[in-house]
Amino acid sequence: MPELPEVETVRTQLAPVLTGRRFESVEILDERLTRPFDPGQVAAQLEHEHVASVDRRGKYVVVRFESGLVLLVHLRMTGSFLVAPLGELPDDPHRRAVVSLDDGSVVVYRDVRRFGTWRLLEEDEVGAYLTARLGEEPLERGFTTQQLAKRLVGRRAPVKAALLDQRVVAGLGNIYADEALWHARIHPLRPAGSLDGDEIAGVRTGVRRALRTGIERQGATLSDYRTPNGGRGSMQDEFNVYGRQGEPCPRCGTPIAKTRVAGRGTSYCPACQR
DNA sequence: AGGTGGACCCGAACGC
DNA sequence: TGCGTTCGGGTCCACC
Repeated sequence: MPELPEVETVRTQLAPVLTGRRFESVEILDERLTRPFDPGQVAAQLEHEHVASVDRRGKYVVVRFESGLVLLVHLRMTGSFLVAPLGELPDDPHRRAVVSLDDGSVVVYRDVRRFGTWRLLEEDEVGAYLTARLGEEPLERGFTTQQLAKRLVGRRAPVKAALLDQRVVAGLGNIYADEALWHARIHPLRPAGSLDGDEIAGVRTGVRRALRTGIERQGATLSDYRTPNGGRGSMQDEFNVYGRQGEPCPRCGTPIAKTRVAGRGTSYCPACQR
């Protein structure tokens, strides 16, 4: 499941391939990808566009074109980009879009579960679209303890649920939320509004630490996920709690517990995280 | 208004 | 073996 570190890895690998290039032809093979907009129309709008930059905001890949058009790609659960090798593309039932560039290279988008989305916006719509959905970027200066405290105050939902709310902090998913709370030694079921200043500072630090480690490792590779360059991340080898139920906590040796928070599988150390 | 749970998908894992 | 069932996960939306 691509979260911020996985999306950042995609951005890093895609940027040098796309930046400065022109989209020569675009095929969209799944009408869900651009819903409710017509895939043929979106593909036609993308053709001949010059890529100005490839950015990231939260879990969105943001492709900006010279014309001012902006393509927001959300990979959801199983979306992935692949810089295709030269020659014929192999059969792939999960291929959802193909972009051919003016230098002859080809970028393929695939998505097994078809949750991912491509949303094409005008320049002046992007800010509002993203701020309606996303809070602070956790690795930037604006993500302060004070700012996070403001977002959590009065909330009775479990702190884990709050961290998964993209308007509280942008880019965390199930894996990094669990890892961040483990770093902070906070129980995932603690009501978000019950955390004191020190605890919120700890959550902030834990979030940043988990995400930075994830980016360094080029994200986690679960099942057959691949980065655009065909590589795999190694963050899965660094998990402290996620997917490790029954195994010893790396900090205290207590077996990692698993429960359900806000409908999601949640791993934590029952001894360190009170 | 904030919180919760279902829908959307489909492959993998599981149960019989 | 083969089949049916359950699970999971990000976001949106309906409902409480």
